[in-house]
Amino acid sequence: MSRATCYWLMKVEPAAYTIDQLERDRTTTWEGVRNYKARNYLRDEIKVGDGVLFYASNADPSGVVGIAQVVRDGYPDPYQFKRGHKYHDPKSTESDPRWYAVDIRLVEKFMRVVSLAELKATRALKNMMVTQRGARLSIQPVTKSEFDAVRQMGHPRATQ
DNA sequence: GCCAACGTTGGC
DNA sequence: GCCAACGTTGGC
Repeated sequence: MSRATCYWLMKVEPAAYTIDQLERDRTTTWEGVRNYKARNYLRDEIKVGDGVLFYASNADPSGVVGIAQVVRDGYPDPYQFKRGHKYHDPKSTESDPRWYAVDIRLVEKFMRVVSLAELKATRALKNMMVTQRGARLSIQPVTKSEFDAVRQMGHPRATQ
């Protein structure tokens, strides 16, 4: 039996990847995460079926732009072994990989950006990690109620 | 193991 | 572009 669905927020800068690209790709590998806390989530906690808030950081405005779903559990990030690649890590070995990735699939692109300012102004989201000062972690756990609230904010017409 | 220096993130 | 926050590195 699998555990209950968990929810996550994953950040990416538009210069690196966008939800429009995910729309075209349908599925993508969430690779290049080089932070140990985020790595632990990828390796140990993020599972197939989990919900993902796709967050565009360093954007105008920054915010959640859609929903994705995990379609492959954590596995060693292939780029850590690619010499010359910007994600190459010479200290990582195939037998003891340091970095992990998951695969995600687009579920829906929001009709509008749910901006960080809006998230911060929403009382129900006052404890959400991304609204806290200095929350730089690129993968963050999200509660179901936070996930549902943000999803509704992205689809104002659909919930009328 | 401490901690200063340095690098990165990311909002503004 | 600035800079606060935070993570990592490396000398000791």
